[in-house]
Amino acid sequence: MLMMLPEVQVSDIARWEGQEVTLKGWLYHLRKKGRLVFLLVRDGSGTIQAVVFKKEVAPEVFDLAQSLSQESAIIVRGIVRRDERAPIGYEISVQTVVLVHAATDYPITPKEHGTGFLMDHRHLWLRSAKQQAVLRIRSRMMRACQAFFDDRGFLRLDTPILTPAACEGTTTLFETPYFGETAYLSQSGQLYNEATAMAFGKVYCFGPTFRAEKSKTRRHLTEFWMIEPEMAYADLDDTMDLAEDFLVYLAAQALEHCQQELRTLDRDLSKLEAIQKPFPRITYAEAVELLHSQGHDFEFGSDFGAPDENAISSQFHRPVMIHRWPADCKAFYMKRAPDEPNIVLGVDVIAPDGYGEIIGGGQREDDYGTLEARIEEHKLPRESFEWYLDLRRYGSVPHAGFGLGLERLVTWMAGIHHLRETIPFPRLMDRLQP
RNA sequence: UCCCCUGUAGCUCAGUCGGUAGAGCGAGUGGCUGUUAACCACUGGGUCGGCGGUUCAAGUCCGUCCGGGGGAGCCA
Repeated sequence: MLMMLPEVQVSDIARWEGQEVTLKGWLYHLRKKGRLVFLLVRDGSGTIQAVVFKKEVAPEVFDLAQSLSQESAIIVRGIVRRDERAPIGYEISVQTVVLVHAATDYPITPKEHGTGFLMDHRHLWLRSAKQQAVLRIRSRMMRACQAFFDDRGFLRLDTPILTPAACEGTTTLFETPYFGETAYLSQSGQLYNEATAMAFGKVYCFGPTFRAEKSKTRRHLTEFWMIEPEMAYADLDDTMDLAEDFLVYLAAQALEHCQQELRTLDRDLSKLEAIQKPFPRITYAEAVELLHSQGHDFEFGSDFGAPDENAISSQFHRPVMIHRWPADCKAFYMKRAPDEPNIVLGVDVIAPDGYGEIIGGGQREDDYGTLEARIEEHKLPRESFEWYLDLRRYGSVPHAGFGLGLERLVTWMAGIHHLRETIPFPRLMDRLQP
């Protein structure tokens, strides 16, 4: 008989007001009050309080309800009732409870826990309200990322994860044996994107990226997701325009679709509402001047560290675009400025409030001879880049693009402190488990 | 790789001057008809990270190894 009732989800419980329903889920929390038991039931779509009155149910049902342990799998049958006191506005008046599986000694209690403990129990931590909110935002942002580019005529063409050589030479790569050769896990899809862009015009890839750098900060994962658009017949300004539209769109999507989640996380919505065009665009030289004018000690020509980035971004309430960088601090494929040979047409987008670099990109070198010289300068294995040089042999055009780090985006949108919570199973320098 | 902090009950922590360990929460039992991290009472729960050293005596002091957290550099 139980199965004859409509099976409902907490997320659309309002539709079922006054009706008798079945809800399948897990016990998030339980509070007893004599002849009354409150079951907080989590079904993956949300959490609702189910109320069990002793006089309204069979004695064995009340005994069961009273003795349920945290995270036990249960099926609840009852009537959906509107209630002012409920956080989501509705409750279920329970008629029957079925125990599917009894959990014993669930390690994550409603009290405080340290990060190390929670990370060791990441597979269970995912069930907590805050983690659910963050990961729902992640899912929405992934969807929005794809929609944005799909709607603008970009073709999603994913690039390989197993690659024969370093894309950017400088960064450390993960190695893996490959039938007698060595393969490397991709640190960027960009070089391959340039090939598909020359074939399809506007493309993007979206997938995991690997960096074997020993970075131990709240902004680094060894495995993270990156979305990288690339456009043929485009320059630095086109890329900055695109990045700007993109971030404005993403913030709007978060505000439109993640209200509940952002509220769970106590996110200051005005911070997201402030992400509007135009973003300030300053050159590297202007950024250095800004640092100097604030009394910061900074040597022209080096890259900005986290404190420098924060000092710059704190001057603006919107993401700030820093463009035209010294060639020495950027990758070999960056296009040189026609007027200044030591400057490259790259751009970094720094998010406000210390969330740091969220986008990096720019225009690519499209001249065969110049690129060839750069490959030599950087002591890169020429053979591995022959195919890349081919793109400059056959119909080379100005082209540009960028990469956005998904986890950094979600950290920023959700307003949380550490990006390890924005991916279901984070891979960090010192953590491979679970 | 470097710098700082830390390791005591299932969890979060306290533990003074070196004298064999405590609290809150969780768990168990009982009570309570509106709780929101409920509350009240009782009960059980410890290789004080490992190894070595100093000492009559080490959670406490010293050495070393291991684990955890935070930060830097580099990057998205």
